[in-house]
Amino acid sequence: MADTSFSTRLLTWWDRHGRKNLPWQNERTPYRVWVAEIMLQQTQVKTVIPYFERFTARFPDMNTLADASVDEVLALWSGLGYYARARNLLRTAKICAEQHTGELPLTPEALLALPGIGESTANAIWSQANNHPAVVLDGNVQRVFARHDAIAGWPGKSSVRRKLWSAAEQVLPESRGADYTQAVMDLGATLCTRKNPVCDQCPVNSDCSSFRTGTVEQLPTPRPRLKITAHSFHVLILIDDQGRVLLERRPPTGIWGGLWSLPEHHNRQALEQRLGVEHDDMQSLPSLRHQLTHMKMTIHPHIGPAKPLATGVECNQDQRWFGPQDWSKIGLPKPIRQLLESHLAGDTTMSIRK
DNA sequence: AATTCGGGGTA
DNA sequence: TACCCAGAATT
Repeated sequence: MADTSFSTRLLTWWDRHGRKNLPWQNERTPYRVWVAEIMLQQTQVKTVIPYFERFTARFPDMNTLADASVDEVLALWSGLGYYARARNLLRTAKICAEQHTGELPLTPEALLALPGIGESTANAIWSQANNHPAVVLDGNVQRVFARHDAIAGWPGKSSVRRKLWSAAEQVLPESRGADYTQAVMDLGATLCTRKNPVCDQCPVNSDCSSFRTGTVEQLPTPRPRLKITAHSFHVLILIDDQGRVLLERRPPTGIWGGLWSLPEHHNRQALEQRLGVEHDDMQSLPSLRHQLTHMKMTIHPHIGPAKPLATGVECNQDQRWFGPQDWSKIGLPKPIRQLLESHLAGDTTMSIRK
């Protein structure tokens, strides 16, 4: 068997052991593959599945999605992270609805031109839609070829990424592009894993350089240490006489871009002054910590009544009152959603206002 | 070419 | 805790 090609051995293995019942596989339409590919960027399959089910149930096709509001799309994305993906998804849907009669354009170049679709994702969609082999280079595939061809260096570096792309390109099959894309990703996800890889079951171990030299566990090279910055800020939970909470829309760039969140500032006094509330009316809640990949934040919440008549707080496009029943309809940052739901589940009027 | 975007899975 | 996950856009 070792004299058959890499792709033949891989496909034979995949036919017997590959994953074939993932939600985006049983009805493998370009639309569903696209939604799945975007959700799966930097996000594990297990995490994505419930989000994918909810999202495609609400938006079963391109035109339905194109007509959605950004708030509803972000609501269904809430908790998944990397919210630019959701905004780009909606942008792409609108482009497809207006310029491509509600369909994804199925060429690599046209896909690459759409927001949120890079080289790897374009090829992943294209290969699965057209069954034409193409290089896909997600984290799984990077690991497979870093080991197979003993390519050292962190794959996040462009020089390393070019080598990996070339290695992947050289072993593409001539046919069965859709299955091959699944197969090479499945190999990385199920056998060629980061820790404890199952090399003795690997269909391509006979030509794997790092397996031969016993360096599988050393590759791929880990990313350089991130310096995790600490951020601390205050948020206000202002409740009006109807039990609604004041939320502000965050700017489209930066963390939690486009989501609704509580009024926030690193300086409590400045925050209270901006919102026009009395310091003594506010009751501090326990601080909560939220850890992200590149920062750890400490949130200091303060809760109290709003004074609609005395404050200059107006309702506008970026600042509105939302009741508990509205929170599921908008995108909220994970810790903010948890904060609201844990302290304000149900009726909020009685426990806060005196 | 390096940095910035979330949140969670896993050992 | 450390590291990574079906990466792309921005700086």
